[in-house]
Parts: sequence; structure tokens; C-alpha cells
Amino acid sequence: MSVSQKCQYALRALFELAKRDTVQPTAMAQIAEAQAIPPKFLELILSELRQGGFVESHRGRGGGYILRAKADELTVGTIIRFVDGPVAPVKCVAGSGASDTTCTLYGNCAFVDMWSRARDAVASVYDNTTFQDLLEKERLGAEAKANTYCI
Amino acid sequence: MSVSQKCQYALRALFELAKRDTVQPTAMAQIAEAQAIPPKFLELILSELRQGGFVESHRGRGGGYILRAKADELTVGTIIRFVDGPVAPVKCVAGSGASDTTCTLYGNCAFVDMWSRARDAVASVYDNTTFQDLLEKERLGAEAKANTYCI
DNA sequence: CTAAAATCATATGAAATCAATAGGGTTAAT
DNA sequence: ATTAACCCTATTGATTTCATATGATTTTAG
Repeated sequence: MSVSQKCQYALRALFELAKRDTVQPTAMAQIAEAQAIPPKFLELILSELRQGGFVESHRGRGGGYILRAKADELTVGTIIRFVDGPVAPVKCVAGSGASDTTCTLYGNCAFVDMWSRARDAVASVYDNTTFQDLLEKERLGAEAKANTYCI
Repeated sequence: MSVSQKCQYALRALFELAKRDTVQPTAMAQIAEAQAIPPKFLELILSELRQGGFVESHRGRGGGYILRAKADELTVGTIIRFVDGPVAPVKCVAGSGASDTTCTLYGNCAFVDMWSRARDAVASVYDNTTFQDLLEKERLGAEAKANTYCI
């Protein structure tokens, strides 16, 4: 259930694209610099995101990436699942149901309900956070920072 | 934030002890068999749990382990933190506050609030589940299973 | 007193996962 | 045709995780 570094990079890259033009492509190198992501690693990540249909790529000079979805329709949960796989604290609740078959010896497992609730709690946070929410969060943060001068 | 196999074993071992006598020690081998835990690995785990004060050990013939805390006062969250460390989806919210210093480049990080909420959501599940709760859960499950015959 | 049953302690190995890089290929604008 | 950009596959290196091995120590039974 930990979110891998790779996935965090993916989220930051998409966030960076969400901040930018949706017509003019943004070059990979710019994303890498803006979000402090190792460039070659980002290459791998953006390639996957393109295959997943989350970004659109343009090759050749002046090329780069454009966010494909609308920021207010794309959730963090969608990306985390795409990059890292199911959100779950333990394997046996990685499916959407209550448990899987690896645990049959303990058909009556005392823990599985708790794991399910943990999974649902965290999934709810991710699934209810859109990139639009993140953009607004950053804007508010920037304002708060600006106001610090007045206090 | 994934719960390691080791930690799951630790929880199961403590659960097994909670089910048993609090006066007569239970031998490691019995715990290992009852909960399908690799015996030598369990040895390591119980040693740590002893150092943490969660179990009491008795050496020599007739020895074994006894749960030290009361089942209704020991939470799953306590054990997960002891074995796996802080409950957090990403390192930067591993502390109890909002963020740590590894992320200073992004002092105004749009994600940190979400990570904090995810952490708190899952921690709340773990911190509000005691071993007594798990015992009751198992008892209910066993009853439900018994009733299946009647349907 | 001694033999067996149990925990204690340290070291080591094997496998999986993760993070990142290498190197060469392809596309397209100027 | 040159150059700036993305595309693709493989591989490395580090870390973590899971588990086992080996031998020592302690305690009780007889």
C-alpha cells in the first residue's frame, strides 16, 4: 500500500502537465526539471502513462506531452492503481472483494475484515482527490505563503 | 504502508496467544503450527516482541510465551508500528506532523495533505482495532459458519 | 546429575522489488 | 540534412524482505 517513488513521479508529472497548456506540448526535460524527476526514469514513466491513455505524446522537434483527461475528472486513485497496482495493505484483500484464495487455510480469518476496511479508507481518499483538487490546493498554499509577509 | 509478511506473522502469533491461557506458556512450535508460520522465522519475531515487552518468555522445558498486555488494551496499530515502523503511504508523512524535511524543495507540496489524510485514515482503522475485537470477530465468524448447516 | 525441551543470539543466504541508467532507434520541424 | 524531441528494450545496482542455519543457554523431569 506504500506508494512507490515511481508512482509519486508519475503523479507529479501529471500534476505538472495539469498546470500547463493543454494545446502546446510540454517537453519531457521541462517536466523533469520542474518536478525534480530523474530524466531517464521519467521517460519510462511517461511512456507507460501514454500507453494507459493518460497523456498524449508528440514526437520530433517541438514535441512533448499533453494531459489527455480533464483535471477534474482524473483521480489520484486511478493513477496509483495504474502504476502500482491494487491499493491494499495485504495481498489477500487486493481484489475488490473481501478476500482471495491464497488464504483458504484461514477461511475464517479474524483479520480480513480489518484489512478490507483499511483498504477502503485509503482508497476513498485517493479516489476522491482529483488533479483539479491538487491544483486548487497548491494555489491556496501559494496564497497562504504570500500572506505570511503581512503577519 | 503495506504490512509486511513478518508483521502479519507477528499479529497472528499475538492473536494465537490472546486465544490461549495467560498463565501457562504456549510453546513457539504450537504457535507456529496453529498459525502456519515458518518456525525459525517466528523465533526471530517473538524475540523482538519480547524485547518490545509485548510477550513474556519462559525458557527451558515447559517454557513458551504468554501475552503480556490485555487483549482489549493492545491495538493492531501498536504492533504494526513496532514491527514495520510508521504507518505512512510515503516517507514524507512518516512523522506525525504534516511533512518532513526531505521534501523542502517543494515546501508548498500539493500532495502532502492528501498523503496525511490517507495515513490518518488507515491509522485510525489499525488504532481502533484491539486483539479483543479480533477474538470477537473470529467467534462471530465461527458461529456464522456453524449456522450454514441450517440454511 | 544429566538429558531433553525449550528459548536466545548472531550470521548468512536467496529471492524479489525498486530505482535508475544505458544505448540505440524513430519521428518531425526547421 | 540536421537537430530536438520521443520510443524501446535491456540491464545494473542497491535495498528490502523472507527465511534458514548453527550453536549457546536455560530450565525442568527423572
